[in-house]
Amino acid sequence: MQRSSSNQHGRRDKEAAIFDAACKVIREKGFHQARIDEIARQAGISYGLVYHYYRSKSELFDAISREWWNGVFSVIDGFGEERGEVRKKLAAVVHYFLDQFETRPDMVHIFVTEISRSTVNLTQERLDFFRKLFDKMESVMAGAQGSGELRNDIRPRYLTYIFLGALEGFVSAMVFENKPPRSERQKERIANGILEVFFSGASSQE
Amino acid sequence: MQRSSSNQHGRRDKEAAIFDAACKVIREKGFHQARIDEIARQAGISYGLVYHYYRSKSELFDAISREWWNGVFSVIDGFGEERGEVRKKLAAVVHYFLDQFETRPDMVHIFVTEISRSTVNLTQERLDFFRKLFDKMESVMAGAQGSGELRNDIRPRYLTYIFLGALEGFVSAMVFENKPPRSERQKERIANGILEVFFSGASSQE
Amino acid sequence: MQRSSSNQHGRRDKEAAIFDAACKVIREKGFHQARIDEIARQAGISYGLVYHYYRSKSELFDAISREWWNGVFSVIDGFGEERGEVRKKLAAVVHYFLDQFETRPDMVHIFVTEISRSTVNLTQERLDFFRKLFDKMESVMAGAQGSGELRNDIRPRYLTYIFLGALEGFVSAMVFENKPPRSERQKERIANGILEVFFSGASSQE
Amino acid sequence: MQRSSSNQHGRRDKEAAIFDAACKVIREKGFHQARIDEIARQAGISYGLVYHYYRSKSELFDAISREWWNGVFSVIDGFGEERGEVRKKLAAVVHYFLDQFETRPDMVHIFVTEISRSTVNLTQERLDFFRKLFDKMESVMAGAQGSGELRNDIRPRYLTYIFLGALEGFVSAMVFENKPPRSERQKERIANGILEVFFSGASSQE
DNA sequence: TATGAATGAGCTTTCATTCAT
DNA sequence: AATGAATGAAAGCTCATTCAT
Repeated sequence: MQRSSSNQHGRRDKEAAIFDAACKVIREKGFHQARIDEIARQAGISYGLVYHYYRSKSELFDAISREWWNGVFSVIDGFGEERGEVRKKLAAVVHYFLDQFETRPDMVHIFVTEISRSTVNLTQERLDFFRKLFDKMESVMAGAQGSGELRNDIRPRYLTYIFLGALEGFVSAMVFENKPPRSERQKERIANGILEVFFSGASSQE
Repeated sequence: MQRSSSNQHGRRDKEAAIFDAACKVIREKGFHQARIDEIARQAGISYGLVYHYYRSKSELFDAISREWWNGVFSVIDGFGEERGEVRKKLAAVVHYFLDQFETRPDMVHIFVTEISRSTVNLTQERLDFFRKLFDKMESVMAGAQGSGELRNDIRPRYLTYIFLGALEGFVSAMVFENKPPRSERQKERIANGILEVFFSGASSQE
Repeated sequence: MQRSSSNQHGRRDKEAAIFDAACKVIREKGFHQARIDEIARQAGISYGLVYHYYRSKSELFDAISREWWNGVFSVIDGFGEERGEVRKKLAAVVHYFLDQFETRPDMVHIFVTEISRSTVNLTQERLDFFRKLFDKMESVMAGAQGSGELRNDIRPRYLTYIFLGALEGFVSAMVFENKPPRSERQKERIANGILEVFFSGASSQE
Repeated sequence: MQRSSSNQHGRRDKEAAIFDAACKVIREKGFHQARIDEIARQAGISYGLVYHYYRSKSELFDAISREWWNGVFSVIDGFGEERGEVRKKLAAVVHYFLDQFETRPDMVHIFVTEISRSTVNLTQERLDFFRKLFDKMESVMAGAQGSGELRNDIRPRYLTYIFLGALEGFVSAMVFENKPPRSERQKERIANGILEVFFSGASSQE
């Protein structure tokens, strides 16, 4: 009896277990130090089974990377063609990152340490994700310049670098100092800091 | 008089050759994919000699890392205890990074891809460098708040994250897109972009 | 019934093959000159598989060493607490060594050249084996002194050194001169020589 | 002036320094773990100079080995053709070994751990030394059998193995337990133990 | 699907020896 | 005689990947 269970726990169950285990191990050890056998052990499955679900270690990493970027893009794509309200849009991006600390802390960590930088893992696909992000954000910035929300004397590409860099700097610091945001209030304070400086500047305003 | 140093073949010659070769290879391949024998070949010396000058591959990386940070700290420490002029100080930091693109492009690349992030290479010494940078910058920010140059409603630590993040975002983008600043004018424009947004904000100011 | 063990290819098959191959190669080349790849080739398996069964070359040696000592101790421990008959006991020890020449010539060789001496391979575990042997034999000697079988004017520890030394001297000579005992009669003659001298002395007795 | 000093400190001084340093280092680390550069440092001379005095590490070991054996043989050869007094002769051999603990403890150690056994260092020359020792001792034993001092029912070769084995067993134990003989009385007791058992046996004599 | 034994290329590091000075 | 920089072969170990079952 209980044949059903073998149906319920289909391909996806194991695959997800491997995925999660990989996130955990890669977060702890880094991609290069992450061992397939540790991922398998962590996932509670056998060594070789990893290769039934993922062609290689590299592809497993790609899957994680793709998952992360999908999340990011779903936020940005949600803006659609709508004009205006750039602060609201950027706030959404900031909050997306901050929220990930709670829902998927491993992935934030991996993003900072393994995806965001590091020649090591640099394939064309991975570079393309960045380019896409930058392009999308540049559109947002350019649109906001067109609508008069943002100043025109700085290239939209530059604004993109500055905004994303500031955000990433913040996130990285939280990762490296192991201080994820611990409350909604703190997230609000952080988001406000980033957005205030980006929009109004850090100079004291008399 | 003064025999040319290239004739004297002092200890430093070979050591420097190894150092430079390591920068080149690590930049191209990343630390993990960088092979000692490629570094040796690049330096024009034998395999074993690398180990005559550096105890291990890891220590060779440490030497590069240390060299980089010394440059950064010499800029910041140059500020001394002097009060005021925070914009001038931050401009100096920005220009230091931009100037490195010309003088030591390999090291900028390595900083972005291998030093700045990546758990892989994370030792205590390397973490300490970051902490030191952040602490020093936080002092600068706090000082500027005290003197009324910067707004008080955002923590100096946050300002640090945002400023350094924005700068690093810029530098990283230039590295990944392989677009180093090509002229003084361009550097000026970039520096101005970062500083303008940081101090005055990106909002259009009517 | 009972499928032949050679068909089942259990874990033990390969492990034993490696063990035997290691004995052969270490005997021929010595521990330091023994190469893992030669052991693997000799065992008919791949290089990496050695490390599947043994954590390191050193641990492989430990396994051999342990196997040897277990044999020795099983003989001595077989004496139990029984009193008397010291000559029978020492004869058992002598015969154990002589018998090993037939059943496991490689191990005798290794014992003489690699285990018995040589600081090189000296770990705590290995020293402990010696200490244990000496302590056990000292008990036997002391017991025989108590029961009046052995003279009391020489310390039991000294008797131990002399007896084991004489035995080992014999075994070593046979190893180095490559003259293992070739018949039961010869073994008897050798054992008798050792025991006779140890118990009655080499002086001519008129 | 003082040219003379360069003559006084001739070839022999440095060579002896290297020799002694090698003894010390090989004793501590074993032949394989002994590093040329450590020997040089210990001798207070430069790395490459070792190779002016000794063709190779192996030859340096040979020199030590030769030195040791010369001492041993000078004792045995001192017996000349004289007949009789076998106990006095064997006593001389025993005392030679015991005395070396004081005069050249390093060499005793090396003899036990590196010369006496260990396939590692086994060259034809080294094997020949052993053969020579055994042959000489066999002559002594045979002579003593001829003169009626020793029993005839045990082959002289066997007596040799037993006697030298017992002696070496003793010496080895002192080396491994790091308990060299500390007084003349103790040496006497040890020598007496070996000789008494060898000549009269360990049986209690009623 | 699932297992884990089996493979072997590839890497860092060591160190005896050589050699220019 | 003396130095120590320079050489490079060699070896142990790792680990992603494959494969027989």
